Formats: sequence, C-alpha cells, structure tokens
Amino acid sequence: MAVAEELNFTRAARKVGIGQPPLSNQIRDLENEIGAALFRRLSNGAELTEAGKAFLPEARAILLQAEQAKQSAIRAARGQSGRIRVGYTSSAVFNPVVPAIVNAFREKYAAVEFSLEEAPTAQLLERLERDELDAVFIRPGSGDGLQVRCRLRAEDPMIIVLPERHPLSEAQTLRLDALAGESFVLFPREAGAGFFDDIIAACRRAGFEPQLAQSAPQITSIASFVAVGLGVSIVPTEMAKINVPGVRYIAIAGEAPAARLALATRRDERSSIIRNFTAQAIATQKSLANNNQTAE
Amino acid sequence: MAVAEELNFTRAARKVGIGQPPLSNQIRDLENEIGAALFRRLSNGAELTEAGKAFLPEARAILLQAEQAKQSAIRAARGQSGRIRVGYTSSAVFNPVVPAIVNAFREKYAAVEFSLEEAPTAQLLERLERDELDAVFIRPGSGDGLQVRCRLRAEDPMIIVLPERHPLSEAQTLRLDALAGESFVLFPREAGAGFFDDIIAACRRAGFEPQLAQSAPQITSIASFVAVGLGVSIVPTEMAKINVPGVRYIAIAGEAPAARLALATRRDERSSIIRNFTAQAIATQKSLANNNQTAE
DNA sequence: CCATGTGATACTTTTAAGATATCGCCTTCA
DNA sequence: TGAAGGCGATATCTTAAAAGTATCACATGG
Repeated sequence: MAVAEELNFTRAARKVGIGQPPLSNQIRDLENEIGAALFRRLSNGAELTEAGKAFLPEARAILLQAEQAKQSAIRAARGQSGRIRVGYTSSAVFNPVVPAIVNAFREKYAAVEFSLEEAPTAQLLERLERDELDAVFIRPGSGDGLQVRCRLRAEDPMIIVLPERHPLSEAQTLRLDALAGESFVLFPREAGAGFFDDIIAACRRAGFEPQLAQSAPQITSIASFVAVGLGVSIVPTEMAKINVPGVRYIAIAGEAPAARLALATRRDERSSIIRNFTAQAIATQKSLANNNQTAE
Repeated sequence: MAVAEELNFTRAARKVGIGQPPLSNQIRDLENEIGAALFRRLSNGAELTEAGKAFLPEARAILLQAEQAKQSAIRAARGQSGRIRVGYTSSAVFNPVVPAIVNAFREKYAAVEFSLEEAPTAQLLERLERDELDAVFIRPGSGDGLQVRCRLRAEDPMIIVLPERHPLSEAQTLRLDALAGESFVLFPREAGAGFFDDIIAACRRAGFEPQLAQSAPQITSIASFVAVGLGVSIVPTEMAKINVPGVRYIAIAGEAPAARLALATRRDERSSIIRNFTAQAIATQKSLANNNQTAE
C-alpha cells in the first residue's frame, strides 16, 4: 500500500507486480475499513487526501516495524537479546570509568551484541542522531544538540607533566599559573576538541594564555614529547599511571582543571538495552567512586 | 499471531475463530520466513522460544501501530489534525469577528497546527493561489481573482472622528457630506488598500472628494492625529472603543459607509481542515451577531 | 494400557486475491 | 472539434492461498 505514493495507480500496480484493478480494489477496501478516502482520483492520476498524507508515514512505519520484529526474533534466536553500538571520543578512555562501564555491561549482558567505535565528539553526536550509534561517551562542548540526553557526568582531574630537568620538577604541587611562560605540548584539536578546549579554558581561568609549541600526534604521546624537553603539559591524572621515563607528574594546587565527560543517548530512546546500558554506567560510576574512597 | 501467547495452539485457534491446523500452518510459514522457531512444541502445549519472546512485543506493537495509522487517517479526514495557514490584512482585526473566529477555531481544533500572517490584501490573494496560505481575511476590492471563493462577508460600519475643539464636535449624528470641506487624516494606501478605497468611495457617494491632508503611519494612530488637530477622519466603529483624549466619535447619519470584510479560500479547496475553518467562521459570526442583538 | 490432549500431516473446500477485458471520463493534440 | 491515449472503475473469470475435515503420531496420566 505504501507504494501508491507513485501517484499513479497503474504504475504503482506494475511496481508491486500486480494489475491495476486488484490494486484499485485493495485501496477501495482499505478506504472502506478506515472510513475515509485516502486518494483523490483525478482525471490524470491520483493525489493524497489529508487522510492519505497522514496515513502514508504510519504505513511506512508499520513495514519498518515488521522488519524490525523479524530482525529482533533472529537476533534472539542466535542467543543475542539485542545489540548496542557504543561510540567514544578518544580521550574518554583516560577516565577509568569508561572501560569499567563497558566491561561491566559486557559481562552482565553477555548476550547483547556489542560494538565499539572511536570518533571525535561532533561526529559521535551526528551519528547518534542518525541512529548509527546508540550511546556515546563524549567531551561535552557548547552546542551539543537538543536531540540527545546526557545521562552520566564525570570529570577527569588533570595533572601537570614536566621534564625531569625542569627547575620546578621537584615541587610537590604547583599552581597552574606557574606554567604561564612555558611552551605547552598539546595534541591536534581535531583529536579531541572538547578536551582541548577544556585545557585551554583552565589556563585562561588561571590567568594566562598557554603558548602552544610542538603538537603531539596523540594524547598518549604527550608525555614522551615532554620527556625530550619539547615543553610542559597538563594531562588527565590517569595518565600518570603510564610510566614514562624522564618526566615528573605534579599535582595541581588551587583550582584543578578537569575535562568533563558525558554519556549521551537519543532523547527519545525507548530500547531497554540502551536503558540498561545507561543504568549500568551510573551504577559502575558509583561503585568506582566508593572504591576510591575506601582505598584512600 | 499475537494470540498464540495462549500457549496452546488449539485454544488459540479457537480464540481467533479458525481451526488448529490452519494456525499451525500459519506459524510454520511465519517461522520459515523468519528463519527461526518461535515456539517450542511440547507434549502438553507450547512455549515461546527466545526468538518468540522477542517477537511477541514487536508483533503487538505492529497491531497497535496499525490501529494508530487508521486513527490518524480518520482524524486527518475530519480535519482534526493537520495544518492551516491563515492570512489577514492589517485592518481586518478591527472587526472583532476576526479574532473571535481565530480563537474559536484554535480552541475547538487545538490539534491543528495554526499559523497566522499579516500582509496586504493583494499579496494575501497571490499567496493563497500559490498555496502558501489556506484562508485569508481580506478587504475585497474590484478584481479579486476568480480562483478564490469568499465564504464570509461582513461589514465594519464606520464612525466620524473629530477633534474636541471642532465646531461640529457636539453633534449627535452627522451626515457624511458635513465633512466635505475638511482635511482628512487617513493612512498610507499600502497599509490597507481595500479599506482605503472603501473610505474614499463612501465620500464620493456622499457627493464630495475628500481632501487628504496628513497621513497617519497606521490606522490605529489616526485618532491621535485627529486629536492634535491635523484634520478629521472616519474609522471603523470598533476603534471608538479605544479611548483617545481630545477626540469625539460621532455616528454617521444617512448612508453609513462600511468597509467590507471577506474570508477567501481557494475555489477548489477540498481540505476538511479549511472547510472546518470556514464553517467555524460563519458560526462565530452568527453567534456574535446574536449576542450583539440581545445585548442592545 | 488405554483415554485424553497435544501439534503435525494429508486432503478437500472455500474464499479471497489476481488476471483479463471493457467501460466511462477527462485531457490533449491534430 | 473530434479522435487518441491515459486514467481509474467495474464486471467476470481464474487461480492460489487460506480455512476446514479427518486422521496420525506422540506424549502423559489415571
């Protein structure tokens, strides 16, 4: 029936592989059942009535839903009670909550088909709205679309990285503005725009404009660049666990800048799988926070 | 199919009013199409497989959506949902029937998306024919296209406005030709050509050519211009309700000029939404007329 | 061990969907 | 203006899919 959008009964009938009279009958029967005309018959074809215009997208939705029903049955038969496609921006993995969430979910819902992809925040949001991803870990920026809902918020505290030979490298803590005159080793803004902007903003709040020197290809290689004396930097505290010879990590005194992290899903999401994922995310974050408290 | 939740083929078949063998066949065919078993056949009945469990809610959703599709088509056919784009010429709002119609329609058909635009009569008619507007309140002039149909006709009676200091300002009523030698305060013809022409025509019928003096920027500011002595004018009776100090409103004796008002739609209009709008317009006009009669 | 209830199978009947031929209507182009 | 061609509606016939009937095979439970 969704084929009569052709606006010509004869051609539409040919398209579905039946004759024109049976199609006319089908439409007549359908109109009788509904109790309203869907098409206005003209001398040179047909056009949709208001009712037809309203009915067409619904009809399409039904066909789509039928296909989904079939697919979900097939997946269930394979022992997979569903699928979730998770995206993350590269810097998100520095917050240990992200891998923890993913592991916890995969363990708890082993039957769910799980796919994971890395892309910049902006692209993640785009793909989320295009229904190509279901949940994305992002660095929230200014204009995150209204179509998404952020269900988890966390912050990655940062830490200063200095070369061993640096005059300040023996300090226990440093205020951020101690780095005012230094050259900064950062990463290409495209590799993590939200994260990048958070760092710059933190420096500005500390009262100086960071001087960007050499750019490291990835966030993980910043420490190596610092080690060979290309400048100083600030990185997520988590990265201090990676032992890079030739650098010193120094806690930040005063206002500690932090990179914000969020888990975004579609605002109108109804799938229970995805809801389970966000619930798992929140639970994992809480349990991780508790562990840290007790460990310290 | 959503009936096999009964967990017993025989009873389920009875429930849908067919025999057990046909139901078995239907389910076998469906399972073949999906490529997975939906039921596990037991000696004493049947139970849902994982695939079946996943399929059942989807199947229910399809039936629900089919019903929704039907309902939304019916609503659209009744004109209870959809969109209507209404235009009006600026002076139309002086006739209280226009806002009354709009309010009554929006209240009665709250689900209909309603847009309202102001433009000169000529432009309204043009946009009506180009299918950019659906119904327009206009001041009908000479050559209103043949493609439109006027479904409502009303008249705005007019009233004379004089400055308080004017020698005639104490009169109870005045014939229009008493203003023959006066300077008239009107408005730019572009602000309401049909209305403007109605005023000029009324003067000519009264036997004189009005002398146009200062032009007020809008119709509503005519009274203020009159108050400061820039001339006399005639305005819709409705405007006498706006209390402007320094003016006197005086009823017109003899042939009272009136600005004509019409509601135009496309001649070949079929949309029930728009028909509902014109019907509501006529009804509102009637009820308003009755209220006035009883009130006086 | 047989009565009972389950779904599957084989076959017939019925119904509804599709094919064919034709009609009436309107547009269009000569 | 009038014949041709394209449109959907209608009538009738044909066919294929759904439903009905009878029966089977297999469990279970008294």
